[in-house]
Amino acid sequence: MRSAEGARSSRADQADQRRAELLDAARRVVLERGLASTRVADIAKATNVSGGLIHYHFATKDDLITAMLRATSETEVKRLREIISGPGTAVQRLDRVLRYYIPSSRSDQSWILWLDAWALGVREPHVREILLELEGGWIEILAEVISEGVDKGEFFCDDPMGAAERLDGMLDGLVVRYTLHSGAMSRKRLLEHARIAATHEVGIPRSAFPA
Amino acid sequence: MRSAEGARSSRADQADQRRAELLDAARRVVLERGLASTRVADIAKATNVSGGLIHYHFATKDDLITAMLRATSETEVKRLREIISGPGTAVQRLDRVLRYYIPSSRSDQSWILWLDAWALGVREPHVREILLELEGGWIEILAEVISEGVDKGEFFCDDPMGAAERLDGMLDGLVVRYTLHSGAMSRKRLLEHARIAATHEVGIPRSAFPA
DNA sequence: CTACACTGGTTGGTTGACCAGTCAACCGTC
DNA sequence: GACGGTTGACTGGTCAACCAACCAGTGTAG
Repeated sequence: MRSAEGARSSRADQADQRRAELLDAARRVVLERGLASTRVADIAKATNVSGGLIHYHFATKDDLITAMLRATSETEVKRLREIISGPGTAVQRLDRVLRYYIPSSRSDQSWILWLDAWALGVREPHVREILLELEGGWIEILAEVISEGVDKGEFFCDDPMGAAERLDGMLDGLVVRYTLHSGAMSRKRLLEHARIAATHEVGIPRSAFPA
Repeated sequence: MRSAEGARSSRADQADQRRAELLDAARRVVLERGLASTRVADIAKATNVSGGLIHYHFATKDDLITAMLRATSETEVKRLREIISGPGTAVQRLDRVLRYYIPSSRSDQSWILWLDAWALGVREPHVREILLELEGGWIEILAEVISEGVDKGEFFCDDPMGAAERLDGMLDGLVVRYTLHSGAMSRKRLLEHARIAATHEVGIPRSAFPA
């Protein structure tokens, strides 16, 4: 094995760390410059590392971008799971999920990444697969929360999966609008839309949600 | 003016026609290859025309792409207006609008253009403006149809604009999902989602829509 | 504990492909 | 013969990917 397990930094650890560092830098650079105009050199620069090193850890630029998208997607779904695993009624849980969709502020541009990824996914099956998993994760979690509410007698809904698909779709669409034309819709209005649609879907009055 | 008005083809007409032809070719090529990997030369080739001619009619590639998006968007909204101007009840009109959102078949890839445009719009204010107008057009028309239904006593809705925004958002989101992962949702299910959400929004039973 | 070979990570310069936009010359029509 | 439309070769620049060389640790044998 290895001399003194644990906190020691082996070569493999170093490589993993660098890999993670590159993925992180890639995400930052892509968010800032857009996928189309992100160069390998930009990511290298953002990591204070040579261009060649990128190709040492990732065979091609595509590999790097794909790995970055996959890592981001997985983190996203994991965080979402944590969020619904907390305490509270089904309404509270649902509200937390809705809030997690929505960018936390004007400066939160994280959705830009997925706009780029959607366009890329049209041509790249690998990317499309990642997007399918991400979207599937969202929908699954929404459906779980709704089903739970139905079981507890809080919600009324005879097709939680369908309701989840509609809610997920609406949130995607509205967030695109919010991200692209922030002047056309305030964050407050976006959240209100989400809550209204949710009340329609789970058969409860709007007042069941917090103001 | 011009010698012999009407069907005669003057130089100006010829230029306009070529311009339109180039815009059309640009749309076809972008749909096929994606915005990111569309070269000016590709559009030239698709029109059987030299590369230089493109730059005679459009100063830059950006000009060409922007003009193409604007033309496509305007045509889209115009067609939508025609569609709701026809005869029928408010439910029928609303159903026609919902159907117009949805790609007519698996091979109808027209939405790909807007996925590309969303990604581009993040960085390009000109493009963003076009998208805002397009989306605004859709929402406005939905709101009109809903308001009309309310006036006639067919619908019940105290915020037609809000309902229109939610419906538009949901359709955008679901169509993205349908376009990207056609395996994950059939066209039939997509239309059913649209109708269910619509019934929620305008306060009518699902049976008011055709099967 | 030391000398040495080896491996993995890293560098920075290079290469070959690609592409938007320019330009000088050409053609047809009024 | 002037002008609008058109050509296609050319340029300047950009970028992904490759590569030769370098260096810091690690394991091994004396």
